[in-house]
Amino acid sequence: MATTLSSGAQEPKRQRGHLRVAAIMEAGVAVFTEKGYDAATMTEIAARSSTAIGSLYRFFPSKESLADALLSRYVQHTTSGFATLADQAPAMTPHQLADAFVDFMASLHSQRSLAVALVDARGGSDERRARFRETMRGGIATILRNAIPHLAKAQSETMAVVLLHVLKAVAGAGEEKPAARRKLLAEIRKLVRVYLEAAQNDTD
Amino acid sequence: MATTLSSGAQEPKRQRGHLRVAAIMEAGVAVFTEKGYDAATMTEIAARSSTAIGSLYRFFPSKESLADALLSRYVQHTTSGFATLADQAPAMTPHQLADAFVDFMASLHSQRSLAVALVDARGGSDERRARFRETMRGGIATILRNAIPHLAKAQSETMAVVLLHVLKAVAGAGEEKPAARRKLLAEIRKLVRVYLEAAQNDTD
Amino acid sequence: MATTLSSGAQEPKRQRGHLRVAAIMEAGVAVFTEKGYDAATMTEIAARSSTAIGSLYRFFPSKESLADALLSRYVQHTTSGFATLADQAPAMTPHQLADAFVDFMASLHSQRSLAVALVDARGGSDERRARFRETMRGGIATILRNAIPHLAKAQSETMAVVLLHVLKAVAGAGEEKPAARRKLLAEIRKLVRVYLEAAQNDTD
Amino acid sequence: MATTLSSGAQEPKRQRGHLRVAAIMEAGVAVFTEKGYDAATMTEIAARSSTAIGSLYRFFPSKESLADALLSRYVQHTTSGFATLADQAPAMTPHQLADAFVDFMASLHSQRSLAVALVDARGGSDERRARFRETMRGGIATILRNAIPHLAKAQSETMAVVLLHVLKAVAGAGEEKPAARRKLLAEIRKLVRVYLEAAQNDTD
DNA sequence: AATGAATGAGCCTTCATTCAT
DNA sequence: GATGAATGAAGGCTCATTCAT
Repeated sequence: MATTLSSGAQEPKRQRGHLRVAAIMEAGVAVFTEKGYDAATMTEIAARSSTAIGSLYRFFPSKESLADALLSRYVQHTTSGFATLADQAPAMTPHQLADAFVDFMASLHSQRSLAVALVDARGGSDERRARFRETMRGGIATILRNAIPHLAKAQSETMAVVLLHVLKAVAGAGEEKPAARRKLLAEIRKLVRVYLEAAQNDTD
Repeated sequence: MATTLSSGAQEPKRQRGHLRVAAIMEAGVAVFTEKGYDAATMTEIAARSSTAIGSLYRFFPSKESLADALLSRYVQHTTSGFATLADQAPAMTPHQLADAFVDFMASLHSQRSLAVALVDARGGSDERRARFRETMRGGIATILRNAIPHLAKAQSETMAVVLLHVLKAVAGAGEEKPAARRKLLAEIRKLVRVYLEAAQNDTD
Repeated sequence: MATTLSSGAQEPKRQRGHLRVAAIMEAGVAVFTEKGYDAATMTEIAARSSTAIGSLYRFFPSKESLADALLSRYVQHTTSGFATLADQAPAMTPHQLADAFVDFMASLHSQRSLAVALVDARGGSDERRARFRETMRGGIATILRNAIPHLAKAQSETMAVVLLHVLKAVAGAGEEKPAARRKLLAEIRKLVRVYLEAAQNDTD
Repeated sequence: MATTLSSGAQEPKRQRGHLRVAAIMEAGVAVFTEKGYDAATMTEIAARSSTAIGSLYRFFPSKESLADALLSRYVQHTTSGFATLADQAPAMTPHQLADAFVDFMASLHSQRSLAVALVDARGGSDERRARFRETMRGGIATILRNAIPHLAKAQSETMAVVLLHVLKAVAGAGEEKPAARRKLLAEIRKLVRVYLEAAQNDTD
């Protein structure tokens, strides 16, 4: 299993280093999520992970490389989740699939907010943003075709774009108070459900 | 109430002041949209509006105050649009309402990107963000209740949250190529439609 | 007469600004000369010219741009000095020319040390270094051909390279104690003299 | 003086230590020459010699100490070369001596660039620079007195300063293209020759 | 009132050097 | 003794904001 460190970073070679890297990444998640990419400062990330600024830069040679690593980790989580969903999709009704989608996004939890901070906001390179989106869309489109066999490829891709957007709302739900949150999730479930059912009916 | 005498002397100045402010706001829209709140610089906004930096600060005493002004203007646009929709809603079918929603969001066009830059991204004060969202949600909830008479207030508010999120996708569609854009808009229309129809059926 | 500010710098537009620029340049000369390009810090240059660091960067948007401006000024001094020498050269004996060369270099005084710090040392872009040398060599070669009519162009250029190097020693003499300095200058005069006389005899 | 017993156990380690030191010094020469003293980093020198940074600091407790060691080695090379020249000088004509000087400097070749990086550029302590120069000047002065018997001590020292400077041009010639390089070296030979001949005539 | 020069906190990043393993 | 992680001062540079002219 490759490390999450990417481009140019020094891989830690000792136990201590791995712990440090983990602490930095967690602090990075927190700060980027709270402040957004631009407003986050490396100094604060270092402080929150009790790391000297120089040590932070040993493992992540730039602010962007830290963001990259964080995003990569998120992409891996998501990709493998999508792969699982794709396997189960053929046996699912649209209703079940809708729930599965929402449950999965809800499980990503705080990480979604991070992705928003790093991808949707300015500051990240356009290329990375584009690649990230393509990955997400592709994963969803595949799931859709597995669940709704007669769905045309083009149509599945358009739907994926829409669905991906809708599912982002699940992350947003995290900011609401528990009661409102629950209601909101139920409503999103419903939205996805009627959408998927309509799609299935169209293809029949 | 001022006499024509004194107002005559002041008019040119006021006139110029208004032009200045307008120029600054336009430049602000452009720069915030292109770069995002954090990366935008007051110096560039001043330059693009051919305004001395000192003059810019005379009218808008801080970067945040400029962003506030821009956001307020956007809120007013939207609010009045929502008011119109609310008037027409009672006579609309869910299908028509869905189209009306999407058309309206599409008409906001570039302004949406600005709102994203100023609200969704970090950098703006939390307070402002909250107020902004409340306004948007309230407007949509009212429209929904006008169109679907038996809708409970609580339910209309939950739906508004969901719907607002979905409609944001319309702004995102602006980044796609024309062909994909058209398909995407059609798909969003469909999503909103089935959602609204389901809501109406629930209340019957 | 164009300002000495180059690439990207904001030209001062007020009296105050010009004074500031002059103060910065003087401080730049001092610090670069004392420490060399790399070891010189913009902070120190700012402090020595009683300038806020931000103001320094207003006029010289990078460390390199300041070095460029300083070097340009030196090149202009030198170029015009060479032009004068070139005019007088036809009427001079090699002996007189040798003295004129040394006197001229001695008059450049401290500025020579600056050029060494900015050109001969690492840190400056290679391109700038190359252009600078070409200018100096060309000037000397022209003077030589004016003073020694029958000198072939190629030969004058080779001699210019050698002569330029020798004349740099005049700058180095500045570091010696006055007594040693005087002897050294006399010796360099002699060296240049015998070299130029030999060159003239060769062409006869 | 150690017994062969104990020294036998240590030998392999010493051997390895020597190799290490040699590797570090070679890397140091390369990096200092390429980048100059300031821009060279201990980390790169460690990497190029396949040495852990901690080990590098075991042998050379500071960047300056490494530079010192390198410079000392160069001084030794030069000193012994000068000693040889001093032995041969009594039997040489000024013409031959000029060639011998130039040939010797040319033989130092790349090492000269290192010396420039470490001595002429700022960054080295003034003390070291002064000592280095004194050594070089003393060596040349001795050679001159051996070759030109009646030369006064003071005069020989002044000439040594001049000559040392001129001979540095030989190192600079290394940067020219081969053809230009050859011409340049020939020209420097001529310069040194006429200078030495003039000196001899003066003393007669 | 308009202009633009001045200010300085703070950002990202580098690197010589030390120290725990 | 070797290794490489840790440290933190310092550097170049930006930009929101203020103030003198």
